[in-house]
Amino acid sequence: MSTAPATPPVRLLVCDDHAVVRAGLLALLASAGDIAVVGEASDGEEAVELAARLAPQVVLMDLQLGEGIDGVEATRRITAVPGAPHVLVLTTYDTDADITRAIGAGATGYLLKAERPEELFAAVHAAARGRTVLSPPVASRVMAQMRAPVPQLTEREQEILAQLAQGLGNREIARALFISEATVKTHLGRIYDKLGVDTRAGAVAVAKERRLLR
Amino acid sequence: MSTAPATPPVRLLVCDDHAVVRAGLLALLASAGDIAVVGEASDGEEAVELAARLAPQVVLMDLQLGEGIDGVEATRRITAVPGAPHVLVLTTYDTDADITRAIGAGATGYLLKAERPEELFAAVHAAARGRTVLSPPVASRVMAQMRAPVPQLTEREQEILAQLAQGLGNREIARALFISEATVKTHLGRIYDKLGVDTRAGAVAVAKERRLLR
DNA sequence: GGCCCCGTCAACCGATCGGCTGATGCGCGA
DNA sequence: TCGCGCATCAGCCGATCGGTTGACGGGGCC
Repeated sequence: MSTAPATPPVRLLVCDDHAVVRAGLLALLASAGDIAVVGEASDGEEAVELAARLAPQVVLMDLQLGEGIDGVEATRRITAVPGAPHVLVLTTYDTDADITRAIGAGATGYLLKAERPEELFAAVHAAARGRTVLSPPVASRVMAQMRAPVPQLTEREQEILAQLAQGLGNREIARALFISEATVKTHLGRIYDKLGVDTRAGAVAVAKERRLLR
Repeated sequence: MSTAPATPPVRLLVCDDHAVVRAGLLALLASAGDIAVVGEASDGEEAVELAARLAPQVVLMDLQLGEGIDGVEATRRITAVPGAPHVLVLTTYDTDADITRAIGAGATGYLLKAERPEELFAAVHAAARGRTVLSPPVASRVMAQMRAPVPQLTEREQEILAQLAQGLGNREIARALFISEATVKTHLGRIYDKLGVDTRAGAVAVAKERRLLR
């Protein structure tokens, strides 16, 4: 229709483990015109490899990737190298744990799949310029996080919680982690405090809900 | 390119709560040519309403729909009326509970988002002719189900389990459901048997894992 | 050096859970 | 009508859990 665009299209790499969703994203992004999908990955390892080889400006990354490394780990590896592309997370969950982990791993933006497609287009361009983009619900959570830091579980507490979620008793947890039963109970008490529960079943429920495991 | 097609395109209604995914599906399905998306819904109620009003041949339905009724309930309502469209479930999970519930609600097919896009196209056409389509993993589970029926929780047991997942104690569960503590313990024992666990935390973990709640 | 967080452990106690046996009533289908 | 599955309840017991208090050592930070 018009003359050649003033700016070349954004070079984009798409990573999502669901083929249908991936194909949908490609078809959708193609309609944007000023975005060029230069590659697609179906798992974390492939994304890391292609990010290095194709040198896109932006990587659109899902956090849940089935087998292999997850999106957070992939993001960490991609952004580790100098001159790395910006990673724009596109996922369904706006959990505190996911958000903080993704940002901690070096993500430039965090968008929800519930967002309008136009927002996605805008976010890709913003990410290409290194700008941070957050979906409104995500932004809210980040702000809330700053005001009142969510009590975060320590590494050890997460390990205890993981065992707990297997349905193990205190004695079994103690044996599994090579500590005494007393220590397990101490940790559990602190976990109850942080999660705002007072039973092990409740702790497992909250953990699964907030996606604190794995 | 060629002459008019021998068969008119399949009239399709798409239901998914994530706008980006929905837009992606629309863009993807548009490329199929012989599929005409006549409407899109972002929640269950809207899907039921549009299914009745637009009279599509096939409804492409996600099971997880955020607020309001879920995909199973929407499927049940859509297929309840005579001359109803066929419902083709398109979701990410291949859990036994989800599959059986969806089929029980009247779904014609059950496809995974991990499937290749061509399979999706083929499945839509198959569904339009009333044929049953199942993703390979789903088909396997259905067959396994037939051979060795998974111990299914009774309605009451699910209620008990739901309370358990809130972290409630036996006494509280008893009060919440207006039964005696002894009854709660009896139910719990049977739940442990069916789920293959022997602790309440383990039961909650399995329940969340197999998506037996809500 | 002092402080604080983290992880470790001990001992105690009451409350709760898990497992068991056995029993009743109800509805449904053979 | 008989049998079966489901839901309900009782009582008992040992094992376990949850809460508490107190304590010790290491590592990071000022």
